[in-house]
Amino acid sequence: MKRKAELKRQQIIKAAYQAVSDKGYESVTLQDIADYADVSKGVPNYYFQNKEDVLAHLLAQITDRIYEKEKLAVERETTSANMLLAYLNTVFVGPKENEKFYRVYLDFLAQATKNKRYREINERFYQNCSSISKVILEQGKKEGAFRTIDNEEAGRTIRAMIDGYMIQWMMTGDHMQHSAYRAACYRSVLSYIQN
Amino acid sequence: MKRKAELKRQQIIKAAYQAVSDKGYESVTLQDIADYADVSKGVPNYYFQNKEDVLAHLLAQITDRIYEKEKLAVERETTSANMLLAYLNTVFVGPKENEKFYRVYLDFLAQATKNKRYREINERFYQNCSSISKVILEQGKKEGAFRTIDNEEAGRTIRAMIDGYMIQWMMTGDHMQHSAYRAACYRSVLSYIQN
Amino acid sequence: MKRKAELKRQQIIKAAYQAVSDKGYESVTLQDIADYADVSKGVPNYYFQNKEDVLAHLLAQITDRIYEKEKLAVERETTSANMLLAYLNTVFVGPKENEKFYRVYLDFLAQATKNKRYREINERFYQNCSSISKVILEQGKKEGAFRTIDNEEAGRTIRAMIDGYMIQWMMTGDHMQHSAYRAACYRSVLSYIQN
Amino acid sequence: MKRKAELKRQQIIKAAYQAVSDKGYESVTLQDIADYADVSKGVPNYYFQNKEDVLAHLLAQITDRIYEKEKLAVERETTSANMLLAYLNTVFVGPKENEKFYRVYLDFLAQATKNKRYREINERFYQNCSSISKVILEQGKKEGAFRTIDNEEAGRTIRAMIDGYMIQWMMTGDHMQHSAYRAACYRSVLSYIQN
DNA sequence: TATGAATGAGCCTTCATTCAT
DNA sequence: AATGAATGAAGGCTCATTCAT
Repeated sequence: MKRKAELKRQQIIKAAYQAVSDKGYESVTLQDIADYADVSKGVPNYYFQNKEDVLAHLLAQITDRIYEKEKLAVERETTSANMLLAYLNTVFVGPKENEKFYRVYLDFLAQATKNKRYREINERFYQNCSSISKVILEQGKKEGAFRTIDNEEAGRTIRAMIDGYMIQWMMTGDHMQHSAYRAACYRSVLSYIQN
Repeated sequence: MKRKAELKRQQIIKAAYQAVSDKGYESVTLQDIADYADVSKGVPNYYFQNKEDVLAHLLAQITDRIYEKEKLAVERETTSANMLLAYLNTVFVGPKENEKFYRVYLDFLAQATKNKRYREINERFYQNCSSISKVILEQGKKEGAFRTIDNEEAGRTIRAMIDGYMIQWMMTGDHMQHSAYRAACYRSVLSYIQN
Repeated sequence: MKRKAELKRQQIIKAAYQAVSDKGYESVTLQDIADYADVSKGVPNYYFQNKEDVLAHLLAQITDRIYEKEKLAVERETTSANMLLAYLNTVFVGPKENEKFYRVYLDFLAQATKNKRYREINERFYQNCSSISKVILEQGKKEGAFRTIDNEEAGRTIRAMIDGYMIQWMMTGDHMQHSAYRAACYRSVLSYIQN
Repeated sequence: MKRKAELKRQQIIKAAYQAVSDKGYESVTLQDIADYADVSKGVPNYYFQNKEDVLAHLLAQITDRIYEKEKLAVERETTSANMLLAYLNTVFVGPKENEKFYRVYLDFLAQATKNKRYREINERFYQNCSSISKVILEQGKKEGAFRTIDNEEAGRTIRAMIDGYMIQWMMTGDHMQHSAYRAACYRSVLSYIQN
């Protein structure tokens, strides 16, 4: 049955997520992934072409899931202020989740400089993030809360602030400072887009 | 003689820079580094404790050098506007240099999430970047060109924008767009710090 | 029902023949064989003890079939000259078939040096070939066309010439030269057995 | 020093010869070869590009050495009869050596059907064997001992007889019959080339 | 000071075989 | 009777590190 195979693939990707987060993109072995998934060594190779294939699916999945969550969170709000808050609260969801994701995401960004497939997956993520920003910005302009601004460029700037702040937070290695970085990022975005 | 040894270490670090930029942090081998340095295989191990030691010295050196250049460029200017321009022009020095540096730097950031030594080296880099931002911001406030703003936080925000924009540029894989990203980053920083 | 099982075994052996010819004795996998037979992966293991068992049956079958054909061809003729011609024309049946067979047969000969079962199967093939030669030689002697000669030894010599020439033809890798090698082999055999 | 490296390569090739003879071309592992050479696992890969490279050098070496020996043996004789005897005595040097060589050689012939590099090495061997036959045949014709015959074709026929007989002897698996097969091969060649 | 031969751990991958369904 | 998921052993290869020279 197809369904069962899909479940297995999910199980392996989930295990790979944890494994890469713990050990790093290049350090992680297929044995690690198999161990985390509680399956035997050959299984990841049975469900995926090779190691890179596992990891590419992992990248695609986590970026997609993050986008879905962010989109949902923003759609629930009506005012631009709440939308932005919801967006950043979803991005900065919590120290544990953020650490896990950004450990993996940073690894992928580093790899992406030499790997076209990863760049393409990331490109889609960027597009999705941009579409979220656009919704917020349009609403803000409609309300007169935000200054006139190019959606494209503002989307990039917001993305830059988020990634930049998140990296800086990661480099502190301190979970306690998570909320402070979230707040600072929020203030900075607001300063940037407000009139 | 100490001097000669130091020269050799420099030679190896320089070779490592090129090697890591070409092959990536995890893919690079000591053999690669030795080849780029035109020395025999045992030399890197002779002058450094091990592979990681070579790479840590590399990270420390390139971040230091970048800071020196940026500092110098900003010090040459007198107005906040020119200072900021000089800063960003030095950061976005050119597609070739930026690609080389950010390939390596991204690799290090990815590693740093699991390597304290790298985090510490990066922390010093952050401090240095912050000190540059501070000089510019103070001057801008003195001129009344910038709004009242927390230096610490603004420094982080500027750093975030720089890294964030640079990563996005890297992901395009397109050297031609370098100046467009530099300009966008400049506009964004300005929007953020101006009143 | 027994009959159905036998058909399935035939199907698998036939597929194995093509598979081994294409991929080589050691490179071929049970998955390959299953694919060529258009059955699922477990089937070869279901109808045969293991991989070697499949291949041993394959060797037995192809050598038997070749013998049958050669025997039939020779029996159709009445003069020793025609018999020999018929024999060699059947052996050198054509570049495509010969390549397919000798690829597999050479693999088996190579294996046979370490595998008794294969040696035994080949021994039977040798006996059969010898019996064909014997028929031709006896007829030739009766006609006074061939010199007095030990059937046993002449049979071996003819077999040696056939295999030897076929190997040399295989090593040319050139289908076009097939008929030249057949002619040369024929001339050589004739020179050897004629007075 | 270059000399030492060459000795090491010889040591590995020699070990590979024994290993392939014992285990077979495809079954043999680099670990086997390392073990036979009494070196560590990585050494064969240090001195050769990969496994195939080791084996190709092995094939080239053993065929070259055999040719040298045969050539030398034939050159020592003056009459065509003695030359032929010397040739075949050198070819059928003894059961132990012949078994070792033909186990490996048969493996290579089997591989050669799919491997161009092996075919080329074997082609050179064929050329060399042909040149030996030519010397003998010319001498025989000069003496009037052999019939008029095409050197090229006769060379192929002799090679075919040698390989064919040797294979048949190998298939007996019986060292005792070695001299009988040698004698039979000699008689057959003689019958073929004599008037 | 420098070399590069040698080591051996560890990785990815393949694949025969088993077995629950 | 047949499937194909799962296992795990084994192989080729890479490479950091060591060490005799």
